[in-house]
Amino acid sequence: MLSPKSAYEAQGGSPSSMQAMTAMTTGNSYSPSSYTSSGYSVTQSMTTLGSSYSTGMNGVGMGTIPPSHTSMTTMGMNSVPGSQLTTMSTMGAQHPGLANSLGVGMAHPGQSMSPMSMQGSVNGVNMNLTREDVLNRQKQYRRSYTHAKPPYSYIALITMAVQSSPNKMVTLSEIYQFIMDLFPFYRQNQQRWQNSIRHSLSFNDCFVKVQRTPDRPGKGSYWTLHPNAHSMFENGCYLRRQKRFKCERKAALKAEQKAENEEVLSGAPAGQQPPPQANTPVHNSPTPESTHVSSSPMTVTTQTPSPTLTQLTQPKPLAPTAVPVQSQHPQEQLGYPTRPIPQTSPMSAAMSMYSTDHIKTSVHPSFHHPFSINSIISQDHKLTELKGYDPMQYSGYASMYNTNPSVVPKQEMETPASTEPATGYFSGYVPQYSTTASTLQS
DNA sequence: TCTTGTTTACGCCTGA
DNA sequence: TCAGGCGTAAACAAGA
Repeated sequence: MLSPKSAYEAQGGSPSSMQAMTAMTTGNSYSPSSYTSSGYSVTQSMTTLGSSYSTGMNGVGMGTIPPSHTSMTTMGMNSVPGSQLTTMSTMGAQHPGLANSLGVGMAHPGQSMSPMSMQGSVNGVNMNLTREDVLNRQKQYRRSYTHAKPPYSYIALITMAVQSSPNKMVTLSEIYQFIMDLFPFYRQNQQRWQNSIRHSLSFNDCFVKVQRTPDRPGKGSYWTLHPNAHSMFENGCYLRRQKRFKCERKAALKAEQKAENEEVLSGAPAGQQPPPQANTPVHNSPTPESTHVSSSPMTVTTQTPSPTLTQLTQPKPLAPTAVPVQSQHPQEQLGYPTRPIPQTSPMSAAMSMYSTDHIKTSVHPSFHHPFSINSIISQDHKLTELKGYDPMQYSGYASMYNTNPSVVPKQEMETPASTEPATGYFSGYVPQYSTTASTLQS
């Protein structure tokens, strides 16, 4: 039986190709033996490198790829014990933001993602498959494309949901829906994981609750990411985090309040110990000023330091300095400046959402973790860079979903963008905000 | 009543 | 071995 975290799946590109893949994970042990593939008979091997990216693979996570073998769009999916495996391509997620932007098999409306659709013309490459080949692969497809647990933590899933939202904030129900759309695994046992989602939202400082506006009535609040929480997933890897995000101020206030409570209970003077200070995780850049979401929904007041816990966690009447920010980016609502980022397409916008390459990359500036969206999408390009392969010839799913040359490795993305309009399957998705996670790191 | 949100507790896993 | 991240369960409160 496979351990829940051991099975891993990758999706092959060219149906007729066999390939070996050396993938890396950070802190996740996907044993080679359980690292399987589906969709087609793709032979793979996987090397778990832990956090040491020192294999001379340029951080791409692609190892030996024999000539004539296609590139691969990788999306890790855990298995559940005794379960079969699945790939993203079967999930039929139609979330306009993330799902499509992932380029991992999200069927564009109207386009089938059956193996048949992978035949014939992938970026103009004629697969020349016989009917028998197609039928065999369809059988294999049906056998192996099932619903396995993704390797992403709930925090990661929530983060994805938030990031995929045009407004960068989502309701709880939207988070549920996003996850279920994207990962069929979560269409089962909803009570279990949804409880965990709620727990994650409340427990983790990286998620900030935003009150609704009167003009947007409904149940529940919106949730967004803490402005300093965008670097939780190092190297853009949405697997297990290296460090948990903690809001220092909030933690300090909690500690303070706890001390006060203890004081009340014990009668001893409190505050004899300094509140937790700023040497908490490196993710947390010092917050210049406190912020809190006003009770006047979608408004934020910025304040000078020393907020109380209540100020951080509870609504407050609109301060004179508060400005309505209803149409602003949530990060701006939280008092953090944002700046527009040149984006050439919705795809690149989505990519940049998931890119955490702005985070210090201890390995190489161009490093993309194989579990990062960038790596998932741009492995074809990486291959081209590394091996001199022709991406048009060895294109994987990533290239199937985007014909825009702006979908390029990060270092290219960060260059001033052209004004070329979005093309391909993503042209219908226009993020409301051009600000991305990377812009929030100041 | 159901959903949303908070909190606590516990166990497993992983890396230091 | 230990600390921390994570998943899960459960109890409870508040609001629609």
